[in-house]
Amino acid sequence: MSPSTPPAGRPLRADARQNVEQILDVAQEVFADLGYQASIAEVARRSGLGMGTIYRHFPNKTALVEHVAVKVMRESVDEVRRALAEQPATWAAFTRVVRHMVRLRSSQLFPVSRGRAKEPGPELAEVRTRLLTALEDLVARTQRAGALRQDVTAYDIVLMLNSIPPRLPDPDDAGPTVDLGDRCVGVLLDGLRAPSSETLPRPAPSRREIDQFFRTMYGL
Amino acid sequence: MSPSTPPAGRPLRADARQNVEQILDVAQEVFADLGYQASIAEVARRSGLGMGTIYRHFPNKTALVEHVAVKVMRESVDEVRRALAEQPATWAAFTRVVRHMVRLRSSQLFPVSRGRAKEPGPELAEVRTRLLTALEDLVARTQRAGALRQDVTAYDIVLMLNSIPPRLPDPDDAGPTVDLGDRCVGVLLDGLRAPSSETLPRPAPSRREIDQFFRTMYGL
Amino acid sequence: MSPSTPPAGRPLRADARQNVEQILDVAQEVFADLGYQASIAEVARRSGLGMGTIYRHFPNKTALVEHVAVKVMRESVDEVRRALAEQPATWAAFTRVVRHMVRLRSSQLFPVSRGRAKEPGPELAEVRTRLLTALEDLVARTQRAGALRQDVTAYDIVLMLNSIPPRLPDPDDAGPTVDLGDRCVGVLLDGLRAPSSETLPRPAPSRREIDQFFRTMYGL
Amino acid sequence: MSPSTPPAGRPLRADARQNVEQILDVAQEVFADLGYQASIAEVARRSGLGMGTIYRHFPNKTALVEHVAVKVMRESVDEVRRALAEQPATWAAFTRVVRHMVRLRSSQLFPVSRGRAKEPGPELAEVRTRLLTALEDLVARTQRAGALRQDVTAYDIVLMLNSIPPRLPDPDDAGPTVDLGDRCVGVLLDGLRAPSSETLPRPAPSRREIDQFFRTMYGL
DNA sequence: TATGAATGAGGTTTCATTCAT
DNA sequence: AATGAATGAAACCTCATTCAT
Repeated sequence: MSPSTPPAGRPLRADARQNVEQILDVAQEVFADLGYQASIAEVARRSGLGMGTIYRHFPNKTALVEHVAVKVMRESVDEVRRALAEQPATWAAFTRVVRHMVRLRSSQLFPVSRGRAKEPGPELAEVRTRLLTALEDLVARTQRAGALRQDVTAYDIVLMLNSIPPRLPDPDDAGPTVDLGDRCVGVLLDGLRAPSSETLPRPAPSRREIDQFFRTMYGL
Repeated sequence: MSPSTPPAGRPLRADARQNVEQILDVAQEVFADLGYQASIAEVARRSGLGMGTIYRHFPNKTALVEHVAVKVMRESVDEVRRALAEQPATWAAFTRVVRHMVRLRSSQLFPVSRGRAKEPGPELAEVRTRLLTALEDLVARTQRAGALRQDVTAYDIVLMLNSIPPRLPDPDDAGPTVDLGDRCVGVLLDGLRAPSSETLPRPAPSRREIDQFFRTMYGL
Repeated sequence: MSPSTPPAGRPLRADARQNVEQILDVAQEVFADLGYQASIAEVARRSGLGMGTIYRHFPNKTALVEHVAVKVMRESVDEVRRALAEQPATWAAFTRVVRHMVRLRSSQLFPVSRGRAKEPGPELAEVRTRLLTALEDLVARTQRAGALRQDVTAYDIVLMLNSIPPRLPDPDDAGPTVDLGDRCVGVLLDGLRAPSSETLPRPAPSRREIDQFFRTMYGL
Repeated sequence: MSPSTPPAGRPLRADARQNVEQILDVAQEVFADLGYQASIAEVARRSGLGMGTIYRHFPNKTALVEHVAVKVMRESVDEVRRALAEQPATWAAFTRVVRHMVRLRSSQLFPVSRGRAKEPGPELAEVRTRLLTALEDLVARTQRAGALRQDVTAYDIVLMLNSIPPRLPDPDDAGPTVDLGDRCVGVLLDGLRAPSSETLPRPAPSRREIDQFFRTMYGL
């Protein structure tokens, strides 16, 4: 009953696996363009597949959305991990990771929904945990190096990064897209850099609140 | 067909005007609770009015949404205007206005939609202009006072404020809500305070890009 | 959440109430003709109403089916009650009631479905109880009069009557229908008349088994 | 287009014939469990075969259903034939056959559908004829022996037997099933035994009406 | 030949909008 | 002028049937 199990049972036939990949890619694009309320039919149309094919691989729309989200988050996790492995614990390194994450999310914007959602499936909960853990590492060592203000946590960072406006489609519909988030990131980074002067109110968000945030803002 | 003409023609009767007010209030609350996809029927139910009454005053759902947006923005404009009139041009004054605006928007969060929207109606365009103008004043004089970094514009500020996570409904559904945005604001403010160290990329957003942002993020 | 509440809340407008009646009548006819798997669209078509109207009054198809079933059963209950009030406790009276009930059900045949159904709604459970109770009275007094074999219960009767083949639509589609059940009833009645010679196996069905029967045979 | 030709053309290879047998067995079980609306995919799953294999042997679902029906009826015919060959023309013999047929049908219950069906295929028509003929023999000789009431025909018997409630799946889903039909059969047999007292109305059903009955009740 | 992935028509359900009361 | 019932297009989802592997 878990809404997130397309690669269940035996391995898929080669062409079927390809279809799953394509469905996820197209769905990501469609949701980015039209939002979560885009119809499955639209995903089918753009991918050149029948709707039935999508439903064969994802039991319902929610599952598809979740899988797209998982996919996007996985890329972020990889990014942070890589940075942790390769970079020294400097401000520059922190900056680079943050910018990269934002760029990732920006161009792969996923659905914005609102409206009561169920508990997220286990896979989603898991990548989210992995992302938070990786960020905790990053935050901890950058703080240890004295470059990042002491009163923020990885949970704050996740929240802020997910609030950066995504890259917008060009009004003329085709052509390159407009990234209004870059400047926000700059300001945010300056705000995050030690030393700080504003005192941050209330305790840093809890995991429960992070989950609540995603559930409310993205329906995930 | 213009989607923004409820108080058109002659002035409304007293009770009719009251209805309009109430519809807007309830709609704001409903959209905040359930998001843009909340049904008109829900607005009717909560306001104790018939759906027909809502449609008498607003030609369609989009118009209703727009008017809620206008209402919320008007309150922001008033706030900024008041600050400009009463406060000296200090960092503290700037801070106070920003926090107030965020709190306004936070508790009156309006719909998040995505998906191609039409050109916004003239009223919406107009408050938006008024808000931007008021903020330009605020920004200019705070910068003149040397308290705000020089490389941001009112357009940047609007964008950043609209990217602060809104107050979330409590997971236990009733009771007080959770405000995760307060801490973000703190960081942002530190980032906005002069002197700055990050260099902001690309030119500040244009009015056209701001419109594009609202159209994409809120369908407005 | 109970799937059987169309007359909920305040009383309906006159025309709406009429529509509800008509929907039930038409649905009964449609299900009799085409079976439970008939589409709601078909009910809408035959009643000249939009599908939305049906869904306004019945939250889902199951609820509609249940209400048709309740309606049919109610008529049976009334019939038995009337007989109990007016008739003496003779074999002839018993016979008359049985024949009448069969004729009722025959011409108002309701859906035949199979397939796991949920617990029936409270209204359905209630008429069923009322029907069984009424039949218990009838059976008891006919047995006391020595006319009905002693080893059957009202539950046996319900089962048998509901197994009588319903009146069939004429193959030529229009014209009068064919009632193959009449003769079955004759034989059954002879079998029910005291004295008996076959010994009936196993205990009479329990209420639980009766419910199971309806759930399995009619999805109710 | 004839919907009943799986063993058409040359004789099947040994393994193919095995597949056909297995499909029929599984389908019978599935239809008994889930009703006619069970999906072909379910039959495929339970039989461990691909859906394509089923469609190779049966042109469509209707054909599969028909073949299951033919299979069940064939067993009934055999049963009656055996009884005719081995048993004397007594009431006890008649009783035994009837009970056996009911038990057969009960445990091998086939689909209950409703809804316009096409003319049954030739094979189905043929077993039905054979069953009716066999029953005619049985009825005739039991009547000649004076044990069975004179005013019923084999067609009546078929109808009555098919109106006995089938064995129901246990509500607790697994475990033994509940047979509510046994007691009905007892009553019916008493009703069929000579001498009778009820006068049966209308002429006994015609072959055409029997066919109509099956078409309507089982879609066959 | 057997498999199970793909298809798409059709069914259920929702909801913005219209309109009779 | 207000009400809320009716409408019907469009969304989600299922499954009989086809077809590439």
